[in-house]
Amino acid sequence: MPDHKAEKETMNFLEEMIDKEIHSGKIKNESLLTRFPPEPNGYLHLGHASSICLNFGIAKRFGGKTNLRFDDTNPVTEDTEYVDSIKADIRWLGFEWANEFYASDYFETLYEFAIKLIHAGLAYVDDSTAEEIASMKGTPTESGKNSPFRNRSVEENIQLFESMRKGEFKEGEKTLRAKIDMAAPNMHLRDPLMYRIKHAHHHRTGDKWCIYPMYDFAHGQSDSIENITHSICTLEFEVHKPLYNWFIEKLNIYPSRQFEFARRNISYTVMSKRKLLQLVNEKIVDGWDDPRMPTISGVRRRGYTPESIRNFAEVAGISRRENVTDFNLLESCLREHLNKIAVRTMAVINPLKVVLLNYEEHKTEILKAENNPEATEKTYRDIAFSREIFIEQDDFMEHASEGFFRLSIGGMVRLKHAYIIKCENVVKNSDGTIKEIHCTYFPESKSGQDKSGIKVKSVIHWVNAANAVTAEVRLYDKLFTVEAPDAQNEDFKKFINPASLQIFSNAKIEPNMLNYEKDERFQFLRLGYFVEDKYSTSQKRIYNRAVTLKDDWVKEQKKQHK
RNA sequence: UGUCCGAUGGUGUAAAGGUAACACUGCAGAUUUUGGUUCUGCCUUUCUAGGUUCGAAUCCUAGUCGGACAACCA
Repeated sequence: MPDHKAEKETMNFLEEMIDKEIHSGKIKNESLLTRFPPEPNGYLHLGHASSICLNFGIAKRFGGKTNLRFDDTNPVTEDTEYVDSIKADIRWLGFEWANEFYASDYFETLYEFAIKLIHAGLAYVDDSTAEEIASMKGTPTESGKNSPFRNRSVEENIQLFESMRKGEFKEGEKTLRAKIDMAAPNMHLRDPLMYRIKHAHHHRTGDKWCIYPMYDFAHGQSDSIENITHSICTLEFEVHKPLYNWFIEKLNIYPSRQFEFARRNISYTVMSKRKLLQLVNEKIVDGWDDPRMPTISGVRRRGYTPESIRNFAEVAGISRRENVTDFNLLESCLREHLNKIAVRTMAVINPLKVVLLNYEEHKTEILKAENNPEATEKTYRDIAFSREIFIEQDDFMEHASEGFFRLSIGGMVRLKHAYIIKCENVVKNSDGTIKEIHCTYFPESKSGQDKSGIKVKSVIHWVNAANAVTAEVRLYDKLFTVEAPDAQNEDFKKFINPASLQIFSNAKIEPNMLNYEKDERFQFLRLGYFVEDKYSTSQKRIYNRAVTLKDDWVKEQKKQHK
């Protein structure tokens, strides 16, 4: 299917720059190569989705390619579980990489690069402890001090570095550092660490290595090895750029170039792997794919579509300024897509039994219901109608308040696809709660052939009692109660919304819904868009609400309560 | 009191020295057998001060405010 959004007319600042480079002949379309470089230590989130859309989008737009490269240089935190989830998420978003690489593929080359720098007198083995190195580093406003080991001979450095590789030292005992300038105003140039000792098992290289390169000594060189033309990363790496370029220059290897953009933040959520991991580990949510999580697997389980997320990335755009994008924009993108594709069905979350006093007992008639009024080709389904039905508790008030258009004693509403009914009286339990309501229906008001002449203010959804299927429905709200949980001075977990999940286990749904595939998107009429949860079974159906419908009545009520 | 980066409606982004616009949000209305969709209208914008120019959101200078950088993380 053609992606209409691909033909957008404006370019973001990176696309504009690349467009110029192509027009000036600086680079060729087919050599344009970007990369998406996740570290396999967590699940991808919506910020990564933006980056994925950016990197793959640029390559696609200009006829280039994109590599997937796992930045797996820290064996302590990384795992294949994450590798698998990351690949699944990228594919689900609709992208396919040209090559799948790992920074660990380059460990041998990187080691040779290090030897080369030692020979050039540009790297040395340091015996200082982590604390000593930190204290000699100085501060942003004070220059650092040279390490006492800075002037070891090339031979000694080579021999020591080889011993490091052989595992002759304990963790933390020695490091390899670049010899640059301890007085550099940019802290990253003050003899940055290139290698550290870690006697740890790596998810790919196993126990082959006990020294691992640092990000700065792995990332740029990996880009260079792959001939990446544009290495796009987030703003916090900007200060690393001089170092990125320094290694490439001193090693005299392919000059990949780094460009930065501002990470995507979204209101009412957090977008840091560390914090998301905390929510998972402390069981505040049901794993990385909890439908309230801003992870790709979370929004997928919630019912988001890849199209809606790609569109969100497109509409939100990119820039170099700090931002907090309105959560509404995300939901708006979802609604826009789901409105087009979702199958309309009727489901009642909080059932209230209605008995139609003047409807013949044991009679069932079959009504026709449109599956999607937005579809160009209309399709219909059959639904049963009889004397006893369920309506939503919220659609009934004994005495209507101002602005309440739904059912109340003596009032009338239309049942969608069916008849107009009038509420005659309420039957209560001994404790005063409502047991059921008694109504009458108007036989001549049948949907599509209404001759009753009655005008009602409202149409409500319902489910036929006799063949209704009981299901569980899960409604979600924002995970946090404040716009920027990150930006508060207190622990972000203090702002968790205690009502972010509501479970309704006695919902009634149309039996028709059992005929659809598991990833079908539904619109429960007037309630929102839903998808089956991963735990849903044929014995127990579970539906997640992806997003509500826009609801002016809810808005009105909120205003009245203020 | 170092280096670097940034500043356009409530939010996110456009406008390549020539009428500040688009989307989301909000508000008002029309249509509607979903209080949905659709449609119409409205609210609201270039951080400050100088300078260059016929003309500045855009270029220059200074200031203000915000962010990043002192992990053997990426």
